[in-house]
Amino acid sequence: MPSSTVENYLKNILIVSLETKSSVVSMGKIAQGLSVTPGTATTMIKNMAADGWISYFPRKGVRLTRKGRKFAMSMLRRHRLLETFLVETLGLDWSEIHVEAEELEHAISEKVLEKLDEFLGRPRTDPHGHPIPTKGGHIYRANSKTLFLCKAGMKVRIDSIIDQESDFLRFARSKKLIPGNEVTILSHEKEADAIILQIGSDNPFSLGSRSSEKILVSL
Amino acid sequence: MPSSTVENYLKNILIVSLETKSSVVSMGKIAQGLSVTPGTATTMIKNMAADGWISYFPRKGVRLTRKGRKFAMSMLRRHRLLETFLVETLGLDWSEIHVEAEELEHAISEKVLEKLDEFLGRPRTDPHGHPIPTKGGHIYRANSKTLFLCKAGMKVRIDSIIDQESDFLRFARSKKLIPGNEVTILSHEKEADAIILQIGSDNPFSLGSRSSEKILVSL
DNA sequence: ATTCAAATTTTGATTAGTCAAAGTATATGT
DNA sequence: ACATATACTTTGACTAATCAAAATTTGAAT
Ligand SMILES: [Mn+2]
Ligand SMILES: [Mn+2]
Ligand SMILES: [Mn+2]
Ligand SMILES: [Mn+2]
Repeated sequence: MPSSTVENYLKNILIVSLETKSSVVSMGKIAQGLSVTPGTATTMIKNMAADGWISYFPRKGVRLTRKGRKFAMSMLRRHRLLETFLVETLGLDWSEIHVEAEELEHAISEKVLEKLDEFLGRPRTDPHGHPIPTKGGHIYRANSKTLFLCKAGMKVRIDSIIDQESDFLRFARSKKLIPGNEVTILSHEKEADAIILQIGSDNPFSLGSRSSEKILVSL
Repeated sequence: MPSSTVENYLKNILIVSLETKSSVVSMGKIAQGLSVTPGTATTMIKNMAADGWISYFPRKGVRLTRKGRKFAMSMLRRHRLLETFLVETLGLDWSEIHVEAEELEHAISEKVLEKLDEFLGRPRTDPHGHPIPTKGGHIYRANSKTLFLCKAGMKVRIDSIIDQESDFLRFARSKKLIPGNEVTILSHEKEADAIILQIGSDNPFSLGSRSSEKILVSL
């Protein structure tokens, strides 16, 4: 069994490769994602390659092996089921659950996880709108686009929030930028680096590119 | 914040000092309880003393400081609330929860624990009958005696099961040796090293000293 | 008082994970 | 083709936790 450090590396590599839609993940992304120095990442990666979790292509990056991908999927499943539990059952706010799940994911066994999944009624997405991998390691891939790509006049549905920062999540909630809600794009001037949007009959408001790239939508 | 290793040492020292009713715990007990070599225990203990968790009396033993006792109580609280959750909410068997809680106790935050306590309705004992310390660090101390000390003819109520071994817990359940149940001692011959007892109108059965010392009763 | 066994401590070594800083490779621009 | 900035790797050092084996202390028994 991998240490919780290895578990974090695996999950992070999987998330980056899902986000970027490329199976090879660079050392820089890994070091950044895990908040370690590049040298630390290189060392860890070499050990993980020796243990068969990943293929290591020096100076190119890293790819999950089948075994690595399977395990990483199970970590993602744990993380997202735990987040769902923390919100649905215990009533925590969606801005505080990420850090909690980041620890609990290493301590919960498959046995307990299965009971939890059953208790929660086999949810398919977590509170941020992210798909929860199945026990078999499958993940549903929505073809969402970032909100920043939407043109004026479009009406779209929010799929998920990428950013896990508490501050951004609290802001998003206050503006009703929540998975499931419908958004109308009132204007989008490329040069202004901002879009103006409206939810229901609420007051319209604007979002810069940085923020609007953190929100995935479809339709 | 202490590492999870230190958390385990603190909790173990507290449990032993509650069980033996003596505030000083020997090195041997610590090493044994944590399944490490005596040398390892000595090294850890010296570091923990330097950090103010315990007072270390070389070749005598160790006593929790106020800070150490407070923290150890919070660990015991976490452990027992988690065990309760695993049985009450998720429906695991009482023979499998100890190992699970042993990991989860290090990953759950005070914030989540408080929500969990509320969700469970502030239980006062865990599934093995052990008292759950309050948030303030108080613990209810039953004046239970071990079942082996009971004389023939006595009728007592089971308070708790000390042993956390799966095999023993499954056996105990199968014999209805469960906290709350009433037991009648049919005979107790000291020399035979066994007592014969009966629960309700079930078939009587016998228990040796080893087993009957694992069960605490009162009344 | 002497001896001995048990408990405890000390010593030297190992592993996982980390950083800082120095060294190396590579893509890009001229 | 050359220079250089950027990304990456290597090296040397450190900490926490552990073990095996040797050394020490202590309480009891003779
Ligand atoms: Mn994590
Ligand atoms: Mn999430
Ligand atoms: Mn533990
Ligand atoms: Mn218990």
